Amino acid sequence: MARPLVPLISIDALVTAALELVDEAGDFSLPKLAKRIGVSQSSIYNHVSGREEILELMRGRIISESPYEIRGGDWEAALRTIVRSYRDAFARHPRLAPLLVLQTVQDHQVLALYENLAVALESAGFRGRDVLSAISTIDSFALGFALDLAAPDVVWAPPSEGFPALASALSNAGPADERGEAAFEFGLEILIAGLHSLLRSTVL
Amino acid sequence: MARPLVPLISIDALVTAALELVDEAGDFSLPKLAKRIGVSQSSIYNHVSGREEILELMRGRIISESPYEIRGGDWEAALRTIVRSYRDAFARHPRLAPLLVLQTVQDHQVLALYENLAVALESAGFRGRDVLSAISTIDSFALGFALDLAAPDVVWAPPSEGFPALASALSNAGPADERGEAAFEFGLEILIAGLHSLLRSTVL
DNA sequence: GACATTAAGCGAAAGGCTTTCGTTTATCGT
DNA sequence: ACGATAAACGAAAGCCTTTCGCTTAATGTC
Repeated sequence: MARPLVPLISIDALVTAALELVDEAGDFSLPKLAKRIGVSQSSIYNHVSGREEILELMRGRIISESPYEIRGGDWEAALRTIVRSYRDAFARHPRLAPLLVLQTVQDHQVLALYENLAVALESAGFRGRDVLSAISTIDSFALGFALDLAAPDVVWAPPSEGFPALASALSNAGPADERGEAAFEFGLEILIAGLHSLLRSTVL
Repeated sequence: MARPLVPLISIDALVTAALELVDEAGDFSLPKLAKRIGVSQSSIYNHVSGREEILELMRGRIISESPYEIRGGDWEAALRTIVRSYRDAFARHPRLAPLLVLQTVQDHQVLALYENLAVALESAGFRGRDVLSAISTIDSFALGFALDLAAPDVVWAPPSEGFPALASALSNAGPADERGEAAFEFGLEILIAGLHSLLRSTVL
């Protein structure tokens, strides 16, 4: 086929289809992506540089789909808002998270998110390299919880004997999504409380 | 070739070679693994079920290489010990972490680690579903920092303009490994302080 | 001791994947 | 008018994982 009158492929449609594949199957490949939008594999390379760029585009897409607004409020509220927004983005597409950990962040929206984090932490009173340490810590939390969303319902499946404390903890858990939600809120509280505590001990 | 007098392949050597490949190249494949131990690809399937099992074996190996001991001490010390040990395991093989996030944990050693975590948290005073929430939080934290070790030296590369707070934070950072170490210790303090704080507020 | 079964190597090949290349033809700019 | 660019295609190269059938040494059974 020659060049069509209107392009058959748009980057938007490409990303949408790729995201659908990831949501359904936990992964995507160019042959499957091409089949879904009714196009040949090789045509895709006329629009993006390759698989990696598609992944990065998906990162940008889901972050954009989860907008947040920081108005006024104190640093604590800002921090909660940012972390929740980040987590919500991955909650909508849980299986995307594992595919993104191998790649460097380049997306502008995500950088802006970290900028907002840095501002909030400075206004909280953190200085010097503590700002970056705090960002790294928050990042680890957020990424870890995003990955948790992609985990199977039963994350740890201990044999029936030999792990009593773990088994007991698991027996107290409700359904998987509820457990994940409770754990995230719990973790966020710990994070905030820990930051407060560190601020107190360094300021004094 | 027929069956040799002594097996050419041992699982130990297999895992060692695979780990070397991951350390060197950030990934491994069966052809490369076979070449390294001087054997054909297909022979490997006489010893393991496939790629996934090799990954799981590597997980077990690095955890075993980073033994820890919990004697006496309070829950706080136990928690520090466990998390440090986990992180040290991945610090020795940073590039393995991203390869493991897609897989469920089955390794016995790792399950034992979580069991110890559950015991420590119960002795701290956490009850019911809070135990699992705390485990998830600690898990997110540890996994996030393990992944951080595999990240490129410059994790965030903001353009020279538009992200002043982030740029300033980055300018205060020393060399990459030092930054990672500082951030981990910082995060561990936050985690511990946050847990203390939550204990206080629920017990009162 | 003879003999069937298992273990552990091999090569070949199937079927996936990403990416590159050459070809075709419509559109756009000069 | 016409050359350059854009956007499709098919074919193929070169990875990858896994399966299959073939060979032969070791092991266990009658």
